[in-house]
Amino acid sequence: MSKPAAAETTIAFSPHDHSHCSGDLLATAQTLADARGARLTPVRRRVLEILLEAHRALGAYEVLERLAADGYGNQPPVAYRALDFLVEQGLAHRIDRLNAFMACTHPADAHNPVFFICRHCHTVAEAAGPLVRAAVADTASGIGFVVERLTVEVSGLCPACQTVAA
Amino acid sequence: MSKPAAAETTIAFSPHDHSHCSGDLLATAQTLADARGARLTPVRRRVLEILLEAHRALGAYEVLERLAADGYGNQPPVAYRALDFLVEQGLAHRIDRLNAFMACTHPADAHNPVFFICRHCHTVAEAAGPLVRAAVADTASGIGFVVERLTVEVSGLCPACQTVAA
DNA sequence: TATCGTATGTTATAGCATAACAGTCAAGAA
DNA sequence: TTCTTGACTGTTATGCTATAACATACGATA
Repeated sequence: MSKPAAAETTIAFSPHDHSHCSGDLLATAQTLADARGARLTPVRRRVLEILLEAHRALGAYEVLERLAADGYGNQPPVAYRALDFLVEQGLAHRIDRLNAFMACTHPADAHNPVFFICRHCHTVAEAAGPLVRAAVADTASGIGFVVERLTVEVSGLCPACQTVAA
Repeated sequence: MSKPAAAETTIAFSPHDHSHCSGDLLATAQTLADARGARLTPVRRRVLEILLEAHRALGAYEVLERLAADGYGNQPPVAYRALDFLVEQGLAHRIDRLNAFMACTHPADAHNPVFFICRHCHTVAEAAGPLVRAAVADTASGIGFVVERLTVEVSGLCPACQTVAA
């Protein structure tokens, strides 16, 4: 009854009901946080909303602007602390290539996702990529390296931008 | 007659004759640059030497300090321009996770290598990781994404540090 | 109510990166 | 030779990213 997994994990590159992104994921985030005894406070919740609304990767200072506009503190640590919390809880991800953050699109799953970054429209899609993790694990065990964190960031062109961009 | 590929690609985690790293790789770099009509000028060559000598990832400002000590310009663009050149030529890599740069250990090969970063000793090993690239290509083609660049950075513990570190 | 831990707010500063312009120099054209 | 051009290097100035350190607020609990 469900779509193929690949399509679900790359919802960002497909048309979809945007309001569901925010609403459902916010509710899921609250549930997850409660279950873990982590506190999804107003600032933290608002930062997650901001990321969900943006629907792309945002720099910490972009988040901060929006926070400040809502009456929260307007100094960098306010944004960074909330973002760090969300990343620790797996509710958001940091994209190293972009020095930016985005909401996680499937926070309930354990993951080290693969990010596909379109250089034309700047949309970032998150995919589960179990094959990639397995391949890394394989290479790592070959050299006796113990993997703790894994960053996989792919840049290129998303389907929609291939006809438009160079 | 040669060692297994895995061992060669992770020379950084094994004892080895350090002077060869610099000498051989500098010569290779010169050859490659000549063949491409790219100019390995004194500053650029010195930056590559600095990276080879450090044998770890260096921040641009660390490179700059050493350059300045040798009488080259001591403003950031001097270091960044040389580093950018080396990265473009495949003679060095940028490690996004660390905001740092390191010499490429096998510049003659085409690659989007996998980096293994030890959180304890900060050594960075570069591995070819063809399986990882294949897995990413597979995931990408499943969603119609055209891959242009690929960043794979793994952090954890290298063999030597597993007994020492937590 | 006193204390403690967690979270937020604020100040100040550190670290990373680049735009814009000026000067140098070698190679080829006039 | 002289001029022009293009690539490289040097310098100034600035902007973006991130965190240390300290102050304040507030709820939970002893």
